[in-house]
Amino acid sequence: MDRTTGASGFTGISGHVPLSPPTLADVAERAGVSRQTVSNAVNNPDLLRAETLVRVQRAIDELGYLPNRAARNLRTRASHLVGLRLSPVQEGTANAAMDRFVHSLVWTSREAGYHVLVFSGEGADPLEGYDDLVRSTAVDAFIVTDTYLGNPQATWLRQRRAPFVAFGRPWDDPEARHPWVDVDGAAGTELATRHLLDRGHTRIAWIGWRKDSRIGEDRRSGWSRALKERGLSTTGMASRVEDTVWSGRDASSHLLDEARPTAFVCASDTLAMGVLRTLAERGLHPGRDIAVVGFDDSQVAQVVYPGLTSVRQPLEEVAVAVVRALEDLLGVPTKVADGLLLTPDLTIRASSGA
Amino acid sequence: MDRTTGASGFTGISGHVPLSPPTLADVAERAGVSRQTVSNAVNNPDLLRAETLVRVQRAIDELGYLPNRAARNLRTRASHLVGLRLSPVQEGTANAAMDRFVHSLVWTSREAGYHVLVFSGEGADPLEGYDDLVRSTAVDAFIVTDTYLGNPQATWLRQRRAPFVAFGRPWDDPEARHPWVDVDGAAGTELATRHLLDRGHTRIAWIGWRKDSRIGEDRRSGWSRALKERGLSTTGMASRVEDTVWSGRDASSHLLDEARPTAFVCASDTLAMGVLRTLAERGLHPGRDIAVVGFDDSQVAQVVYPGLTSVRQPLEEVAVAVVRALEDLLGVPTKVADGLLLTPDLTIRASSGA
DNA sequence: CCGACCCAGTTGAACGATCCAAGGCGCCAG
DNA sequence: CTGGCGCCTTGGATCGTTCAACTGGGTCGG
Repeated sequence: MDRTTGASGFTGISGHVPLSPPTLADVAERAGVSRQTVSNAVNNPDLLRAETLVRVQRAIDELGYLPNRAARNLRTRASHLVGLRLSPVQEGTANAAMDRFVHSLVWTSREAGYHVLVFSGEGADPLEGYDDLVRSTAVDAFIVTDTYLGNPQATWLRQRRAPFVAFGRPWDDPEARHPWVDVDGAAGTELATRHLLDRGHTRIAWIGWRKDSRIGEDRRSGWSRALKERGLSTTGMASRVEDTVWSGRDASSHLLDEARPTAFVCASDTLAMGVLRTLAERGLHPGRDIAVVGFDDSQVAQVVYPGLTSVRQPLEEVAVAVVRALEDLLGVPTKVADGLLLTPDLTIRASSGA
Repeated sequence: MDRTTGASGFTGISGHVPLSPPTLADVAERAGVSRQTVSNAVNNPDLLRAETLVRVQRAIDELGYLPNRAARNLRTRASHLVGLRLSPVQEGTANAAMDRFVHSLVWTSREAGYHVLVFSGEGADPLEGYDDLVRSTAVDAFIVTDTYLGNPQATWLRQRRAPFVAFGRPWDDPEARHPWVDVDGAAGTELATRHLLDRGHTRIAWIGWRKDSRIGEDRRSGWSRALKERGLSTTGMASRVEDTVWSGRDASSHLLDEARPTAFVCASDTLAMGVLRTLAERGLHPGRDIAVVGFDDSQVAQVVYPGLTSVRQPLEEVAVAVVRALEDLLGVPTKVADGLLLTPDLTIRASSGA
């Protein structure tokens, strides 16, 4: 043990900083015990006599010791890292969910002892990026966010035996056995529609996504359920378009002319912004003349005039549930539920009536 | 070499997936060479005869071998990970720069062989989070984004000898020796102001941040420089407030009453949204009656009616420069410039005149 | 009195890649 | 024949941690 560095303290207290951080052996030497005992002090404190534990702990504090990740990872065959693929930035949309989710996830993961490694799959192949990480054992598991539309990620990851938790239901595969967490979009739009019904609206239109979007159809079902519940018809009141401001503008413009709704429920804030644009062009005032509700409670909804009522996903709760599923997957098999569906709420602003 | 796993192929081609990925030794055996040769094939290909290289390469491909990160990290004392602290999500603002920057950074880093580890410093102490990562040698370097207002991160990291690159100038410390990349905010607002001057405006107001914000004052200087260049006065034309929509609303309302500007340049899109609110409340039309320019080209600017002209930071270029500085810092000391200042451009939309 | 068992530690061997030194072997030039 | 060079092998050490096996003493039941 003739390491020439590290024994002189690693914290900022002493005058100089040594080249390399202290190791288990340094701590052991200082505490007068063996390496293994120090290791136990860190990982299985109850194996030590109280007195010894104190002595080791003091040595740890004095040296500012923290286990070297690489060494620990090598031995335990785990990195305590979870991979999260960032979906491409959509310019010109109001998408804000990802941002909030990432923050919540990072925060929650840290509590559980995990760090988040982000990577991107911008290129053509959505699987690009996963491969390297799996094969080089860089992450312990993945968080997968886009499970809709027959997304191949889930299948691919299962084949590779790569553990993962999904934010999003396995729409296409009821046999799926992986853990997932999702938000009940239908409940959200139902909430929104009821809110408008309670305010006296009876002609409430829907602007959503293309029919092959499972999420879009789910959200749409909440709107139609709420209307039918009150014996109101939905025919001619729905439009399904791309998720852009201009699509929302055109769709709302058509609906206003044809179906004469007094309120709009939209599958996204982006589409709702399109509705607001139509209203502005026609000199109509959102909230007073026509009510509008969006989905996701994005920054746009928060700052736009006069404030956009929007369905807000409980992303903090999602993150907590995802991390819990992760711990279950990687640690002891407590085996909680396979899937968990959370309920969103509604942030009410002036666009649905002041 | 009696590993019972790994020799049967790791890719999804064969029927079953072995429990552990192939190692150097597996590849060596299959290619009929020694471990050392495989290692050389991966790290110093030019040491091998072309023919041998091909053989080893084929074995690598067939087994789907990738070096185990933990083992490599342990030996080379590097993780090929860079840490990025996410700044807290600001609800109710239009902040979008971080999001775009993260994406660009992740993308660029990957090209350079680095992955991005995100962590959060939500708590009271902005240094929280850094400490663990430094001491457990989890990351090779940091990307620091908030270097303004006497932020302690830079100083702290330097003391710990933790390599880092800053996105943002070391405003308070001209002696700083760390590499940094920044965007010339003043050039941006000058561009915006000139754009308005060219459109015939002469009474152009400024809404910015508190005086102790170095970034805010920098952006302000671009506005005043452009005005003075044309012999126009700035007195009574500026307001300095918090970065919220409501502050922007109040400030613009006051300025409209007192100074009668025909255009506004703002330090952020959030403030610009406040101006749009004032205009809406007064029945004024942005772009036709009063021109407005924001800063950051956020999603809000892109989707709001009738479209918000905004200064756009070249975050992709920033990311490229940051990663280059990183490589310089961690690899061979090519030693490019210490600091680099990039110029933003202006995304013109209807709010500054259709 | 003997074997089983617990306690509180210690010791040696992995984990998988990298790095280094020494050496083998075939081949060509001097 | 010798020396040198190109290309590869061999053996070993190393990074810092954790795991499995073991030690030496004490206690307990039969």
